[in-house]
Amino acid sequence: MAVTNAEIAAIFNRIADLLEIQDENPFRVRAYRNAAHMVQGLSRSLAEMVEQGETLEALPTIGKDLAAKIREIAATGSLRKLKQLQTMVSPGLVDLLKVPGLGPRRLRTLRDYLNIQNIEELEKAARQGLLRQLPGFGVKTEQNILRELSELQQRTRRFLWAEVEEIAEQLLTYLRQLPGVKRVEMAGSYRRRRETVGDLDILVSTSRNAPVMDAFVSFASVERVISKGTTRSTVVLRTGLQVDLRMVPQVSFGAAWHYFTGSKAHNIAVRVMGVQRGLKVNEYGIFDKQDKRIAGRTEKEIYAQMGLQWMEPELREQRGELEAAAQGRLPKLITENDLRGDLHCHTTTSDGQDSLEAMAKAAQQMGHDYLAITEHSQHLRVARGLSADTLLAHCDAIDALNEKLKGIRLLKGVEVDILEDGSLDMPDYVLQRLDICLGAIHSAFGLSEQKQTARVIRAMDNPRFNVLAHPSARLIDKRSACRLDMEQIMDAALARGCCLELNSQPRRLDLNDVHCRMAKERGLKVVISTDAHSADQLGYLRYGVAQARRGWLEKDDVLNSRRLAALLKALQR
DNA sequence: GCCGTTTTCGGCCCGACTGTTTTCAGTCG
Repeated sequence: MAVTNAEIAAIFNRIADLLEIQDENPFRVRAYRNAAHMVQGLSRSLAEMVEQGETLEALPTIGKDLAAKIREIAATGSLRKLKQLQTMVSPGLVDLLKVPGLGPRRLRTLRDYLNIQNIEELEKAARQGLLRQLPGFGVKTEQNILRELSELQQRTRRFLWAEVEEIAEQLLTYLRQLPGVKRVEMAGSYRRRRETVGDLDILVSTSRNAPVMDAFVSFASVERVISKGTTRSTVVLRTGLQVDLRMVPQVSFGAAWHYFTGSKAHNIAVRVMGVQRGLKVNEYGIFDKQDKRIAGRTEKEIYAQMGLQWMEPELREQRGELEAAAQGRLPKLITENDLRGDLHCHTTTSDGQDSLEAMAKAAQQMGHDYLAITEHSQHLRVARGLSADTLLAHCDAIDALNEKLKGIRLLKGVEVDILEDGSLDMPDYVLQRLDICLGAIHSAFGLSEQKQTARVIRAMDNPRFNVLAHPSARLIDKRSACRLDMEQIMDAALARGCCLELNSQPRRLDLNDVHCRMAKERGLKVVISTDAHSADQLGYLRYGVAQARRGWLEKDDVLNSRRLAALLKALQR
């Protein structure tokens, strides 16, 4: 089976961990991490590039050595270099890197003085008070390690973007009303709209010495203060979410906002561009040889110094956005306003919580031109899926309601189960009556890549099939993506006039950003839908739009940016 | 281990905070 890019990235990251523990040249370690990061964001399969004899060395961060390693992984599924390193470092030691406060130096001290090889041994030694005697350690470090160990699971957890949205807004409101505060903004992965965030980064600038830090650490939801300084403080909220706050002078706000928005890889690339121009770039601004600040008040100034257009935070992942900006070819990212309707939702007739009428009314209030009603099919018992007859009756109800509605059109649809053999869980004579047919995998998630891919393509062979809903079937942090050859599926969809959905449910966000980009590059249209199970959830569209933006999608890449007539035409295969 | 408008060798982003030191190393972002 073809090796995935994610597997290759995982191998490179593991090698970087092992090299780091061994006190290897830190730049060599970084080379592996850079390569892993690049591979993760690549919208083409490396295994396939190897198979077609393409030169991997043309990829950024990949030189002769790493190209050979990728070829070895593609051919054998593993890497001798990794196996060899694994014999030199005990596997438990790598886990210790996950303990906040423990880096490679302290790890080696632990191993060399106390022969500590894993988390259990570390905890035992800390309880016995052995760590405080080690060079560079003390009583406080020992206590910190013990506390981190007890909170390890919670602290390493990432949160869904949507889970932290409310507290992020509360923090902004709280900080903005403090006296002397000029400006407060979110930065970090939250601003870049990553599907999950590890912490919140907040920037504040004040007009005078306002006691913002004191106010911040006494915010109601704060459970513990990790650090508190004059320019930076870190707290942990009761939910386990870490929040960093930075104070920056207004003259540096743009530089700081850019810097703390990241991504890290994007920042490093920008700093390297600065170095090439003889400039120093940091969170306080851009400085020339005489250490004179020549930019920093706005992000636009920062990019302009590098000869670049300002770019949306969602693009800043070091996936070609700097090159695109240099050429003036940045995408004009889609916005929620570009969408004219929603093509996936449920009502009380299957497993939704609101009636047909309520859903229609809510969609109309959102300004939608159309809303597709797409109940489950009968194979999905837990969701009270509809039989052929019930769906036909439901169609009658939709037709009747459409007669009464003004300003919005309900589309008759279905979210039909793709059965294990690739057939659809609804007879063709029923599908024929519908405006739109979504197909989805809700069972047999564990098939081999070959079988799963064939299953989906066979489903798309049915000429009534329009949209592959939540294509990978993943649930973030709950269920991994099905093994699918996504490139093959996209090519098949394109050939058959089908689309792929970007499902906006916060735990799905499926397609992911890399897959959106992959679709765009092929000219395959994407549908951004909510899969709403209540009227409130129709608002989830904003999460899907954010993910689409991370995947560089523009208005024309998205099918439901079209008016009703054009949409209906496109649904005729 | 990568990379090149100063380079095929010698660089590789940079600052804040903590804790352990008594001027700085380690870690983090």
